[in-house]
Amino acid sequence: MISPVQFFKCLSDDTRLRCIALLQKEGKLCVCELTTALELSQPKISRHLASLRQCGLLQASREGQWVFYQINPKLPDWASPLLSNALLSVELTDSFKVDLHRLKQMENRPGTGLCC
Amino acid sequence: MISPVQFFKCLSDDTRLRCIALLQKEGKLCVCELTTALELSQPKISRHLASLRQCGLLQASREGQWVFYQINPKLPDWASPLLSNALLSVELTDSFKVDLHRLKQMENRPGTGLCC
DNA sequence: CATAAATATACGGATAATCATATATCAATA
DNA sequence: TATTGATATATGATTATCCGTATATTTATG
Repeated sequence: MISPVQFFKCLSDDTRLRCIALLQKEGKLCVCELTTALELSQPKISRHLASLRQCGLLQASREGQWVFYQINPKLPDWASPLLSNALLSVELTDSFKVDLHRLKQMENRPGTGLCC
Repeated sequence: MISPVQFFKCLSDDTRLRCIALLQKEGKLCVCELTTALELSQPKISRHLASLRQCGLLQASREGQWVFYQINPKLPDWASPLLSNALLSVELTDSFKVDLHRLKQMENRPGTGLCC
């Protein structure tokens, strides 16, 4: 089970925090959506998502060629309100607004019925 | 003004988190109280307190030979509820309980009327 | 089965964090 | 002013973190 320090370590990197905030806001996102939204390299995003999954903060599920990430629904009781409050703080930042905008603008997003 | 990432960086170290939790719980504590409570070296405690002060998370005030630290009362609006939730999570840990116990047991604490 | 798209991992290198130890600063007091 | 207690800082070494690049893996599809 994740400890408070480990939990805060997860939130203490810009890339990870932006991913977590988007996931908290949007529910489920695949790697390519996060890559587009944050305008960062795919390996960089993948690496951070992997570390967040190993900490137990995120959950991954493959759907065809895509891997979707979401906040782990079985977090300890103290963690969920912390994540909610963290989201509130990140939502105020410019970079979050830009990330969210780029996500909404993204074309050919998987899971939107455009594929298959 | 402190950013969310910077804020979480402050909480992402064991020593800093334990100091912050004690300060959040007790209000004002001097360096020697924290040193005793956490059973760590004085320079280590001082270094972490200095970094937390530079981030704007803590405030320092000298009273005679002692320097008392407390949570900065002028934190941004989003930060205070985050700190409260952080405290709730840390209070559950064994190390926090031990720290608090050692603090309560400490003799000759300054500011208790025993000195001067 | 060959290819392409999506994702994950491995490898070095660069930067940052942390620490123990020694020493400096500051305030009180003899 | 010399000393003591409390706190801060400097130094060098160690370790952890983060990154770009290259490559491997997995899945779908022609």
